[in-house]
Amino acid sequence: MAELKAWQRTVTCGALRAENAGEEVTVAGWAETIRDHGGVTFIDLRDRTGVVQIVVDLSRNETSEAAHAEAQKIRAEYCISVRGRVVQRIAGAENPHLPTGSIEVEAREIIVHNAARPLPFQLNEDTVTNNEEMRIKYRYLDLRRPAMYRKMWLRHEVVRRVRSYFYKNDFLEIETPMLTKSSPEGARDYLVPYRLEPGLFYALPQAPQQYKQLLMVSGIERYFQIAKCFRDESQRADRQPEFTQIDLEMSFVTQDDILNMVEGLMIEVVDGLAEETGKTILHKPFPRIPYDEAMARYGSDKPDIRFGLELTDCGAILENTQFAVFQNVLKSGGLVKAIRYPGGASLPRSGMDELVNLSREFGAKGFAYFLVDDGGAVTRGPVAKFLSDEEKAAIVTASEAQPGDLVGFIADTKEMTNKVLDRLRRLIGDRLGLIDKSKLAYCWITDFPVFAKDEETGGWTFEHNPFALPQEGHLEWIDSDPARMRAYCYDMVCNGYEAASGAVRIHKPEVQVAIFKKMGLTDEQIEARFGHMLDAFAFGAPPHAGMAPGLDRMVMLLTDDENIREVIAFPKMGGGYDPLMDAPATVEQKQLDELGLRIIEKEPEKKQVI
RNA sequence: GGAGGAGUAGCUCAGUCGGUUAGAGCGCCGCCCUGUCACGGCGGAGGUCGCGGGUUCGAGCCCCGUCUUCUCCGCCA
Repeated sequence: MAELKAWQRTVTCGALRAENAGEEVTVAGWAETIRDHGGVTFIDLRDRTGVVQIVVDLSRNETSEAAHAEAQKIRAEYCISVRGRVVQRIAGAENPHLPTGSIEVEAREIIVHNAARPLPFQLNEDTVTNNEEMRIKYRYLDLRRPAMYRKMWLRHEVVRRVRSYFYKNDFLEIETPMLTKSSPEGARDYLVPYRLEPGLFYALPQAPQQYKQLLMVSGIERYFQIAKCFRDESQRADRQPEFTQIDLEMSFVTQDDILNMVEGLMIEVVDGLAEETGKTILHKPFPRIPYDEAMARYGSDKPDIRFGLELTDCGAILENTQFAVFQNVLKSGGLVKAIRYPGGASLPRSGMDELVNLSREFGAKGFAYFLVDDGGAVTRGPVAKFLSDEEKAAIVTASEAQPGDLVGFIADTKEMTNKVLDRLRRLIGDRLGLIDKSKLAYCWITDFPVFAKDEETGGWTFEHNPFALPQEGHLEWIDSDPARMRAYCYDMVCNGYEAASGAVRIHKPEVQVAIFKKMGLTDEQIEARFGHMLDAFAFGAPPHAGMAPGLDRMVMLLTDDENIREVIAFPKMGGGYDPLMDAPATVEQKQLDELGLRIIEKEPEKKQVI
């Protein structure tokens, strides 16, 4: 340990400047590059604060023979310490690209703490072009890149500011269990077998939802937690099997109180880091858009409002249209909606065909369109001849289409029309460069429906979550018109991502039971799954509401990444595989025996005989 | 579960119409080099073209199957 102490660094690499010239220092870090000129050797030494140039020069400096010999051995990513003097670089040898570029450290002594094998990939290469499995398998190396360190630092800084905000606002930070109970709704659970009674299982929490509501019953009043959540569902670029939520809940508050509290949080954190991230918030206060309006204007409940290109519902205009395709869709309760493609009239034929093909790929039956001529009239495009002049003029006006624009139509079921136009809208916005990447366009989507039709069973399921409080008076419609019911339920959306989700909760047992029953649960099922919640509500549960912004996506937006794995220290790959730890993995037979588990081998897939 | 892209040297990639010994850059190894900072120069090693089968005189390239991976759809209270 004496040696370790003797070689302890006195200063960080990135901190050295011209005014440090003459100082005796010890620096420590990793050799980033080595440039050996025979007589003189330069080593770029990197620690987390930056890079400083080490000069090993036997003839001119105080470099010891031993140090010179040691320097010959050093290769990329060796971990070393260097003792020496900070000196001004000789004239003309300064490096203006380096903050420490005006000085260098003349090495008197060097110690190699640890050699490094040749690396599986080079750290100075662009991270995104590297094989991701390799990056994750050797994540400890990948994280040595300054760009990755910066992401970890930024994430830390977000968390620090989140905590500071909630402490300031009198929230209590409380942890909730990781070993809990499976709830059959929602996502697939990760299960943990219970040793003492084989056949019983814990589940890892999909969210601390029930616990935080119980904390409100406990009178905590203001709770938050940086909470790990687990969902065994298919992966996406913005999803991981385990992820982190900024979970909060408050008692005796209204929906507005929660929205304002979270909006304040986002503004404080994002604005506070604006200098670091280059990201600014586009709209303050965040626009509040009711769900129905969001679906009408954008075809999505998570619209990217960094750009316009809002959709136009042509139902009223085409009420008496002679065009059979549109007529039939409207008669059968579907939607005909239009989107303008600015300048789209000058697309090559192949570009227009592509829109048709994409629409089909997205699930629509087709993509009809017409082109707006220079004079504003509509004479070209496949549907131009099927629509009357009045209809075309009204659509041009309603969609605010300009001469030279293409106006496209999707006519399908309500769901399909919106889904396809949402994707086309984002595609066109991206292609035309309408998106300002430096902006974070937050908005609130409010007034979600309570129920959604379950396509599989034909029954009713919850649109958002089963604990959301129906709005005042809406419970009356639970039998007559459940689709009409709206909840005090809200999402925070940013740049087309769902950034947070929450609701005013039901705190009366009888209301909760009514909702569960509408979802088709029997008394027995309700008791078994949610008996503890209903019990708790029966002991003076306060009105309460909450929300849960996703931390990973938030950081991802701040670092300008399109992949959540970039901002997670040790992420998993698709399928939940972790190549670093090689998890999941088999366990000892003894462990299985203890748990009373027997593995049933997967049946081999039926091979096709040629 | 489905669709599409990718898989060639340690890494990033090229490889034409199916044709001789599969290439480049970086990295690695050796030698040289006193002011570089993507140092430079000379030389060298390094390949189960993901895997299995097929077509063919001949397959990195064509066909079938399969695995891995990325993106998307389904899924994600």
